[in-house]
Amino acid sequence: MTGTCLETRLEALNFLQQADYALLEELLQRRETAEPGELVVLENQKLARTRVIIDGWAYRYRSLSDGSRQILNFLIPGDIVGFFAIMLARSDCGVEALTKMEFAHFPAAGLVEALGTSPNLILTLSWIAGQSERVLDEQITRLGRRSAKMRMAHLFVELHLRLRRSGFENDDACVLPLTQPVLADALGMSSVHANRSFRALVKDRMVTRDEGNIRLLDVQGLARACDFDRTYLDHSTVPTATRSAVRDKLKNP
Amino acid sequence: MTGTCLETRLEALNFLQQADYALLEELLQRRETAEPGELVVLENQKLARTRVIIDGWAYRYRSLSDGSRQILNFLIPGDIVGFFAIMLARSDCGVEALTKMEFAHFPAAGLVEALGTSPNLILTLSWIAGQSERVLDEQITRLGRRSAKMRMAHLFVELHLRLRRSGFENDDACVLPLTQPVLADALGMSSVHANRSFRALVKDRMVTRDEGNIRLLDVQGLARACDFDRTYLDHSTVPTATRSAVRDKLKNP
DNA sequence: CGTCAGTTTGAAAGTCGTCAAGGGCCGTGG
DNA sequence: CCACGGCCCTTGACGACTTTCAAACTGACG
Repeated sequence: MTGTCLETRLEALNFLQQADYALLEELLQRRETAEPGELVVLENQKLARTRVIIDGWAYRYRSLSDGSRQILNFLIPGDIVGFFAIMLARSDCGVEALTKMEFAHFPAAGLVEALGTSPNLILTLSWIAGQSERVLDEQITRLGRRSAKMRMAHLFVELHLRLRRSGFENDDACVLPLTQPVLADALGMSSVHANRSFRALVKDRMVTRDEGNIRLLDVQGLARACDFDRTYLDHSTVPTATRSAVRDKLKNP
Repeated sequence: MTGTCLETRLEALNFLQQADYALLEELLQRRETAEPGELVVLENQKLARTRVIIDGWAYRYRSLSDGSRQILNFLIPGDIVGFFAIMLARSDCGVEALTKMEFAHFPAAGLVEALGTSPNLILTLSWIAGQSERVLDEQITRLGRRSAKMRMAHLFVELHLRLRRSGFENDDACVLPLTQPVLADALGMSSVHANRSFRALVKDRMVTRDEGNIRLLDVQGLARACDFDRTYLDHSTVPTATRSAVRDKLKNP
């Protein structure tokens, strides 16, 4: 029962064997926690390791020289941070905890080891990494081609669906621990304008504030309002070509 | 002498052995070409394979339901497209050739095979994949936190440095086969505004038009104008932890 | 009870998109 | 050879969207 959310995602793929899960569990043994606002990874930090979010929210961000910053993406339970970090000498973006959180971490050696032991596991983790690249693609599209209000609605729907993908039930997947300044930094707008956009969504009865969180009241409506196309989040099967290549490989190692 | 640009990048890492390069060469044997404007990968295409750009430019893009589109990033010689594609059932972004181009491609089986044969190679290719994720991060930052003129200057500098990283000499790295509508779709602005921003840079004697291409006249000046921080493009060493993990692994397989 | 971070709103200013129109270049077809 | 269409480049005017500045309100916390 380690990293339940990550397992939830992996099980949806229906690709791993029992042994792979055992290996994964071993990789995820070393745990750490962080408090809200804590910097989990510093910008320009030397140390390179991979982390898996067990519980809580964080975000990756990059600071600019003028003092502003851009939030690149949000990290929720089941997400992997810095899967490639083992090959990069230093991180050039920071990770900050948004809530109290728990995460697992393992050093480069663990991954290199796993590379030989379980190609399956590596393939699957890179599947997860591929999913998060899609999320980056969509963040680019949001910032480049949508109005402020639609950007916000779109982000809300994405987070809701990602939470459900990680195993959160409908209602839990409607509570987002985000403040308006954080939304502003993620959506590329001023915090004043984030407020105006948010107010507009409140007026439409799509969302509401709830004890310092944002609660989604009408996900369907939000999705309609921003013309949400969820295909970029739906990747729950492995192409048969890959599946058979792996099967052949396992037979004749 | 296959995929020279990719090799140029890999050699900078100083990590691969002779055998790895041989395996890479084998992977890159199957070649294909494309004409300007040709769709190399269709959106929602089923087929999943990995491609390596040998020569020419392309871009990844996503279409929106309102008919507009967002260019996610540009692909230049030495770049890898869809490294994770083998684990995703379908592509949800398209790839269009910008110039005449040549690329290598290999199916899932090739990668799965290589996974067992040369962990080194896989690590290194994922290093490349990590580099392109940084480029996505920076695209997000450009779109979210920079003005139109600075976005354009910043993209120009990035492309220049990436070209040099792929082995292009100073002068060749200053010619970009981009039209203003393409720039507009990449930088999240209207093509009218792309023109105005471009004109402003021309007036500053930073760039000029040259036979349908854009020529950079003063890369230093562009970098200064947009406060370019190149650390996100500089990752030419492997952390010692990873290096020693791999060495140990090779000793005791 | 004061501080601090987040929220909210108005007004003024700036950036950027849309609409409209004209110019140049090039390949196709008459 | 020339006319035509298509694509890109260019510019002005107007309006929409967004930022900035300023000010006030709220709730959590020490």
